[in-house]
Amino acid sequence: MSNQLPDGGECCSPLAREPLTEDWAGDLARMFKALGDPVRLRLLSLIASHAGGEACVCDISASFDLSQPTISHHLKVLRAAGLLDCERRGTWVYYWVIPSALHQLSAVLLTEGAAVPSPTCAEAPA
Amino acid sequence: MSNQLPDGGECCSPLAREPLTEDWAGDLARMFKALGDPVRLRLLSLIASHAGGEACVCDISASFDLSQPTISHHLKVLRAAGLLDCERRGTWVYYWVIPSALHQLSAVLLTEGAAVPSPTCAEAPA
DNA sequence: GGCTTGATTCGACATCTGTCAATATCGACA
DNA sequence: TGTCGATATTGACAGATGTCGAATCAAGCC
Repeated sequence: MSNQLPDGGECCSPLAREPLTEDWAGDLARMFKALGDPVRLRLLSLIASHAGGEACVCDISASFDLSQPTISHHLKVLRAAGLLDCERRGTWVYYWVIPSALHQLSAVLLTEGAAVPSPTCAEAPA
Repeated sequence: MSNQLPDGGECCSPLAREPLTEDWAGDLARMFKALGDPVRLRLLSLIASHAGGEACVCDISASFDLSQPTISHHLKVLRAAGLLDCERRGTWVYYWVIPSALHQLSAVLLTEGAAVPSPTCAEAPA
């Protein structure tokens, strides 16, 4: 599980700058795949938007029509992908997102090279 | 295929601002799932980084150890997800990325709410 | 210690996915 | 028109994935 960036300075090189290496593509794909499920996306969003940036399983599982083992499974997938972390506090287990991981994925998708016009969702460049 | 943003002003609301709706999560998940394969990520990257921002299948398929139908399948998945578009020009078919789609995904992942410490993917392992 | 509640793990199952070989389609060009 | 090269589609199949119920583990409480 090497969520680490490729050694050296090419941190967060966007997709469009140069072809991804196989290793780097594998790491990224593992993270994107974790995001490739509506339940997991909603889980991530619920946790990220929860007060304090963290939430316990009991808080979030109520928002889904799924069994608790299923929620637990999805949380595990997100955690294995390096997108979440968790900690047990007494009876409850709290989860929070790892911002640097999301940030890394976000940066990869910025296709600066590819003449992004400024279309529908023009996140005004900060 | 509604890759469109939800109607109204909530364009590109990041994950952390508020919980994703089911519909919105479904749309996003479809796109992220398409990115959740190393082959497809490399395809996308090869195309995006190719001269002119577009490439024909014959250009890119040589970079893979996969059969031609498999490459074609992955390209179809990326296209169905709204990440690529293509056009036939004589004998060859050219593909290019749709920057606004990548941009949209990138924006969603920006967890402004979640106290991202220091941008550049600094691993900053706590 | 024995319950109760919250969460994970296990085992099973149907479905989805990635891959290939074979075949079909589309354009160019003799 | 027929053939050829470039892509796409089809059909099949092994392996991965999402889901559940049952069992298990962890911590607090009687």
